[in-house]
Amino acid sequence: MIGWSISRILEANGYDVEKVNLVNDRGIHICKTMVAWQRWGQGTVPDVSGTKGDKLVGELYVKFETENNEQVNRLIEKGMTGDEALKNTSLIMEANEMLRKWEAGEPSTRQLWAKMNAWVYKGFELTYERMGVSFDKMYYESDTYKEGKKLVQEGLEKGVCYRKEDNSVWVGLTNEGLDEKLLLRGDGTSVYITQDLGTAQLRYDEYHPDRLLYVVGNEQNYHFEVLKLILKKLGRAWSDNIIHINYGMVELPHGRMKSREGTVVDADELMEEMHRAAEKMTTDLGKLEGFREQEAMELYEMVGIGALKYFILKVDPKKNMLFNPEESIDFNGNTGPFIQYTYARVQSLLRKAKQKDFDADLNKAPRKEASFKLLDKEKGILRLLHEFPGIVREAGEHYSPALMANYAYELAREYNQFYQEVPILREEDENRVYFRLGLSDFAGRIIKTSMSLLGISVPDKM
RNA sequence: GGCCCCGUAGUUCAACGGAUAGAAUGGAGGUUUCCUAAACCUUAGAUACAGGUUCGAUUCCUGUCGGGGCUACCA
Repeated sequence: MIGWSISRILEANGYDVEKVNLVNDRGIHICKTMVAWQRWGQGTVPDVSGTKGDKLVGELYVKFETENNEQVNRLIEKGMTGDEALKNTSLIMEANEMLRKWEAGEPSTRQLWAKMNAWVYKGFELTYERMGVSFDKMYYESDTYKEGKKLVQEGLEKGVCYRKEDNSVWVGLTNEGLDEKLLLRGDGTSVYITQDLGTAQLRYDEYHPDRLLYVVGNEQNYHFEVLKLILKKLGRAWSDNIIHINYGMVELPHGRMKSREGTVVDADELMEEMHRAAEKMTTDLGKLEGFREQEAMELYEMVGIGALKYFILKVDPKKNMLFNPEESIDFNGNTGPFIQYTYARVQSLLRKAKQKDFDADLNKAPRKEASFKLLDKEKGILRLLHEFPGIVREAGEHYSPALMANYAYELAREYNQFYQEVPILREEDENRVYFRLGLSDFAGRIIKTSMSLLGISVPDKM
């Protein structure tokens, strides 16, 4: 959602943005789920068990980690040190074996891998679609890791990398104040950074972009620092154009989210909950008059997802954020629905104006010579409208949806105050009525545009 | 141990080195025969601590305390 919004904002600033999704579809973590499926999941497939494919595989991952932890503990009891135990459980060895087979292209391993990945992608697709997020291109690291290995080879030839006795390959970064970093395991298989090096090279080759943006959590700050350094050492000047847009950890009231432990808030469940909360709110407030069932469903979705996105985007993403699924997402105050509501109010006002025979096309409204003093509230709105282009620019410079979100909120709040205090259609002076209608229309458009830069839709009625 | 990020009302967040530190939520009180009360108005409530730089510090520097992350032949 953050990446999507940033892409919208950059487009609004005139950039060509290619949205790519880097899918890490290979590696030890994938092998762990495959081992888990073979051991405990035989026969379960997404369609039959009724769970989405990505969720099913996620559960297998958790299963692997819990079982593996038990094995680790047993080994420690038998007198092994923690480090040894981590490497010597039968599960880990099995996963490692699986990874070797995968890299060797062993057919049955590849087959299982392809099958399980297809489940995951199907699940992801549904989730992205509901979030309103799409990509121009997908990079699969199962394709790009080979490019990474080539880069490592190049590094060895250039003397940037070195091989240790156990055949593993490393790059030394101590001169830059960092440690040495493993690039290839002793058995020749690649690790996360290896495939990321390859992906970066492929991205560059394909687009030759001015900037390569990565929207990735801040726990990977070190990873990207290393990535840039290695590319630089390999003589890739464009390494300087890699920008890691990091965002903070999401913490739950009882601790951090961890996919290994299954303590994550599932995006699908969350969206569903938001939808239901929006439905309840709408019903409780008795706002359903004149809605067909289909329209009502669309409204719940728009408001629910809007609340969720706004909640995430309104804060500076660099900070860690606390997320309490029960309480965090409100529909009142500084929220998405508040802004959506303001927009709906404006639209309602414009509909009423039309009914009262004010010209719907405000550009064609009768223009008389008129001069009148503006009220403070009117000036306030004008001032904010005037700031809009600058905010878009600033949000682009800082890659900050939060600036956009806060602006939209401020404008909505200012408008609501105006709406509450100042008569519009009840005003007697027709010139003033037209001015206020025009001001409302303009404010509505800017609110809609601002929200669209966050990837949030606004309803005509709510 | 080393490196990085963070610490602002009870809570969740704002504030390119600049005016009286803004909101929201929660608390207290109020507004609807009238354009949508998912709104509006009033009210109490905060810069972790100690130094330094500056005409001026929530912001920059140093230290202390507190929270988080990274430092894996995990991703």
